[in-house]
Amino acid sequence: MGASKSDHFTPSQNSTANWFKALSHPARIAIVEYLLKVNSCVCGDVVDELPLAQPTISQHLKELKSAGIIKGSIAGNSICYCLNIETLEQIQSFFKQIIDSIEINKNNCC
Amino acid sequence: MGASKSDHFTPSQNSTANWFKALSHPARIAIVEYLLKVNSCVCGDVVDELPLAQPTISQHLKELKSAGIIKGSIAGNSICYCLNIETLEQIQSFFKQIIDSIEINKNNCC
DNA sequence: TTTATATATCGTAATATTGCGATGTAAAAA
DNA sequence: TTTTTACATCGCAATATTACGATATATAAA
Repeated sequence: MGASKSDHFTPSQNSTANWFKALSHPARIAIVEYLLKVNSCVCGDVVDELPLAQPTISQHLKELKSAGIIKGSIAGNSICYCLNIETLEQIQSFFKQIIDSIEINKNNCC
Repeated sequence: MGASKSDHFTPSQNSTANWFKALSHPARIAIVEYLLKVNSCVCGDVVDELPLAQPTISQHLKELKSAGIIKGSIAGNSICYCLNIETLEQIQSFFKQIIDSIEINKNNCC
């Protein structure tokens, strides 16, 4: 058969996995780090920063945006992208819950 | 052509992306959440918890393990799995750096 | 209006992931 | 030793992702 089967998991599990899917490609990590480095919204110059063609970058940006990792708004001729802190905080809180829960109950044997 | 091109990105970007690739499937999120719920090392009963066949689970566990998200140790006939807190803390710190950096410089326009 | 610039979308080839039956392996139980 | 139990690996089919040339779209500049 193959792939997906997302109906067998909870909506929460699916959407959590989607966050990570958006971050699972080095080009998209590079985009996130670039947005962080330039420390402001970026109008298109991501294409000059990465060794990928314009349609490919556009596709990666679209995936980051639809996962809520970045926001984009039209600025005249171009588009302004920046990190979406709300989502990043949600992801961080996912890890915080896990880590806190592990530390509270030190039952680990490995 | 398609896929990969990981040589065009830094080792750091690639290994960060690998963490998230390991977490990018709902079955693997379900495994992580199950390990958290049972709050101890688990000797194999993940198969009974998920709607997937044994070889599939075995594959998912392998991916989580090779990304360092979980640890596994041989316990006689079976294998003991538990979360790897070190890696989870590293991932959390990746987000902490991003969030702190955004909050320090509120140049965002979106 | 015409042309340039910026970005998105389409179509398609290459590649990677996913799922699982069948089978292998190795320790435990009988 | 034989059988059972627990898990891993192989091999393959189905599906998803990735990359990019070609092309569409839409605003800005000339």
